[in-house]
Parts: sequence; C-alpha cells; structure tokens
Amino acid sequence: MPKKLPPAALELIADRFSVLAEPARLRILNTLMLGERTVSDLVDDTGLNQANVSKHLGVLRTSGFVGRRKEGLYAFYSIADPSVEVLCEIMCGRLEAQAHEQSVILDLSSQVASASP
Amino acid sequence: MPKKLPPAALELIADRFSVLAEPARLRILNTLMLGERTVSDLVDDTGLNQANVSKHLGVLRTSGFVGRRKEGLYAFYSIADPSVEVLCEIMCGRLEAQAHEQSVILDLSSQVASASP
DNA sequence: CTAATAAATTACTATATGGTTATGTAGTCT
DNA sequence: AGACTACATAACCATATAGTAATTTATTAG
Repeated sequence: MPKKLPPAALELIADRFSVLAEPARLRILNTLMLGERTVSDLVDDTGLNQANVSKHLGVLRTSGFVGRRKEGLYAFYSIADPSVEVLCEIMCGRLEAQAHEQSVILDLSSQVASASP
Repeated sequence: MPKKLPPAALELIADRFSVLAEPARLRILNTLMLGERTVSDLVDDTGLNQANVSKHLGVLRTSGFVGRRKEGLYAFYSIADPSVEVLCEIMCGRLEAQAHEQSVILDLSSQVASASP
C-alpha cells in the first residue's frame, strides 16, 4: 500500500539517495562490505587520493551509512547501515533485467541490420 | 554474501541512484504509485511547472523507472519498475530509525540543558 | 622535544544539473 | 484552413559538488 508522503519527507529520502549516487562512495561501501577498513586501506583499494576518500567517508558517516572507530593513528570505518547492501542488490537486479532486455533488443536490431545489407 | 563489483557496474548503479536522488522526481513517483497520470495531472499535483515535469519524466523514462502511453493529446505515465516502491520504503525505514535516535538525543540534551541553568 | 605518519579540513576549480523561459511539435476542434 | 491544447525540447543561468593540492590536527616513535 503506497502512502502519500509529504514533500519534506521526500526531500530527506532524496538526500539519502544522493549519498549513494556516487561511484566513489559505492566503491568504498562495497569494500567495507568485506569488513572494517582504515582510510589508507580504502585509498589503496579505490585508487582515490586520501583527501577524497576522507571527504566521502565524512558524507557516508554524516548520513549514518558507515561508522568510525579510532585506534591510535588509525581510523577504522565499517558499514553501520545494513540496508545499503539490500539497496544495491535491488539496483543490481534491475540493471541485470535491463541489460537482458537490451541484449534482446540488440539481437533484434542486429537481425534487422543483417536483413537489409 | 557481498561480492566485489567492478567500477563500471558501480557507476551504473550510481546513475540509477541519482535518478532517485531528487525530491521533485520522488514527488512524481509517489503520485504515480497511486496510478497512471497525465503530465498535466502531475503539474497540478506537484506544483512544478510543465517544462520541469516533462524534463523529470524524461529522466525517469530513460532510466526505465516509468513508462509512457500516448493517447491523443495526452501522455499517460506510470510506474514501470516496481522496485521503486521497495527502495523508498527501505530509505523511509532508515529515516524513521534515525529520527527516533535523534529524538532520543534531543531528549538527553534537553535534560542536560535544563540541568545547568 | 622533534620527526614521521594517518586522517581531517580548507580553499579552489571544473563540471553537472535543476529550474525557468521561450519555442517547437503533434494532435484536436470548428 | 486556423486556433487551441498537451507535451517536449532548447537555451540559459545559478547552484551544488567531486576532485585536488595544501595545510592542519592528532598520535606515535625516537
């Protein structure tokens, strides 16, 4: 049963979606799904520079998707919101479905293309 | 079981998330959850102007979230991807949880505030 | 204390995009 | 035919933000 949401609520939801609307942040999250990582780990893993990773981690932490644990010189980040994984899986599912449709379309068009030389 | 996704895949996923990372588009989608609507309907419902609604509908259609059916002068739009609703529900769930946490924090801080006059 | 390292922050630029106005296009009506 | 309506598109501006380089802030080691 879909309910009509007030604009203010939709704005908050949009904000959360926009946090995930970044390839770099998804890379970070995808790595964190394998377990806790330091900033340096993530820098190595993603190829992004340190300032950039820190900034993205700040966004992810502010929005509550990840958590931080400081230990000495290191900051260990980890997934704090398990729904991240579910959300990405759903998106992936749609992507696969779409890719399948498109491959069908491509097959059809290639037939059409080869039908008229 | 989380699997390591290639950067290209994450980029596609990010693109899909960014389509949902817009209050205006979420308003449109939320209305479409109630059933098929014309562009004019959506203009009335959202308060956005016609050009803006058309543009957002274009984005939503290109990304496969909505579908269009033309009939005479009218264009009827409808949800084409049922996962939209699920995605929003999950986001809402987290929002509510977060709001609850924050209200707890606010309660605590108000106690602290009233404790030291 | 100084040196070194990890991470956060600041300041900046370049780019992407949402909103708007104006115009174009297709269908309907008399 | 022309007038009108619903929608799409184009062109523009303003704003938000990702990336980067430089700096700052811990924290540890010597």
